[in-house]
Amino acid sequence: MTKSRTNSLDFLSGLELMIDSYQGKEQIFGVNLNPAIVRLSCEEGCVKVIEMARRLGVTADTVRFYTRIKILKPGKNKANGYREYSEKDYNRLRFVLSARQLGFSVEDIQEILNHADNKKSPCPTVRRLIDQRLHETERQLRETLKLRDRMQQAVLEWSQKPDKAPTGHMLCHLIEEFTAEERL
Amino acid sequence: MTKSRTNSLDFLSGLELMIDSYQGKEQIFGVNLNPAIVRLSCEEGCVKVIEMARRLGVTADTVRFYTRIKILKPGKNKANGYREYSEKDYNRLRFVLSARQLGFSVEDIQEILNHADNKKSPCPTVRRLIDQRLHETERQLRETLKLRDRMQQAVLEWSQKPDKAPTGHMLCHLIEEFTAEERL
DNA sequence: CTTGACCTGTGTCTTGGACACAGGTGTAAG
DNA sequence: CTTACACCTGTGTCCAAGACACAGGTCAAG
Ligand SMILES: [Zn+2]
Ligand SMILES: [Zn+2]
Ligand SMILES: [Zn+2]
Ligand SMILES: [Zn+2]
Repeated sequence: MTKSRTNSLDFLSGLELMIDSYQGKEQIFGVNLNPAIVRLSCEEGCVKVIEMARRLGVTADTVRFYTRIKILKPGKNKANGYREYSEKDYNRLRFVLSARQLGFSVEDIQEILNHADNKKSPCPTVRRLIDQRLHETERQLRETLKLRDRMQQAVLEWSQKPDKAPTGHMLCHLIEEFTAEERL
Repeated sequence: MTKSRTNSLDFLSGLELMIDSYQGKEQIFGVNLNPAIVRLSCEEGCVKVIEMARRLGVTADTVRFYTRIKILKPGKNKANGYREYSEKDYNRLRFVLSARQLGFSVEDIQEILNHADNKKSPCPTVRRLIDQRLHETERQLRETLKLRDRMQQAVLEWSQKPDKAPTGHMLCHLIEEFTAEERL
């Protein structure tokens, strides 16, 4: 039984360590991945969208999104039109999620995958892109930090001030007086 | 001359100190804001979109955007259909920009303005909203910080690693090995 | 047979504007 | 006067990375 399981789903072996958000594996194997059942609907060891999503801890919409933009190219069961995700799709999606965690944009990832699909090393592209994205992230970080400080300062100052009704040229004295101070 | 200028445009007096991105004021006054010319096209001291934008250091598109979503409600010159921005619109837009600088969303600002327009003090709303936004900004800051650290760590580790061609189950060893390590 | 869970593709929504486009207006120079 | 050019109008679309909705098809269990 274990043998026939790994027969049709051997691409899953060794992945457990890498997927910490994936729980209840045995149950899922028991319910959805019993080899007999899998064989019934699909012989090549492929899975449907929701199972693919669950294995990588994302939503089905995310899997559909990457399918829609053609990063994933699952087969199609001619009988019912259902998508069939293979080991290759699984590896691709896992890669995509890893890259997203490192701040690559989806477009970056498409570029990287283009290289890999042409058997060329994507590494130089990866190094170039992460350098760009790192600079952007640092700028973003500085901006967010400044914004937070401004907000904290405002909350602090406002704690000493009363509420006021709006006047002809002052819509909210809290906001406008704070901004006026800042400009000094 | 100075007198007649302040006659039709007195709402601008005292604003110079607050607009640091506004340059070449005298020229603009000379060219576009000569009282005689202003009187010719519009008697109430109102200005057109591009001038409004320039005074507050934003683009005309920004002014049009806030007009579109009805935060600004300029009049309309019946002769040519041009928008006419008044002192009130100027104050509103200045307020909006100040609030944006403090991290309020446009929707927040609409809510704040609703209070002010009904002569009610927007201050309680302002205090409540900035508290929310501050929490969000802090979360954002933590996330961005974590992302930056991850990216820096990746760049550091990758500097010791060679480029490699993709294999059957490894699209880019840099990204996938880094992510695998992270999970330990 | 029905129910409910799942699947499909497609379209729309999110933010805060930026940009494009088609057509009207105002003014200065040739 | 004409022409060029800068400005104006409203409207529609675009951005990122999915999330959500909808109409309709599929499948297994009770
Ligand atoms: Zn199949
Ligand atoms: Zn690589
Ligand atoms: Zn007017
Ligand atoms: Zn207030």
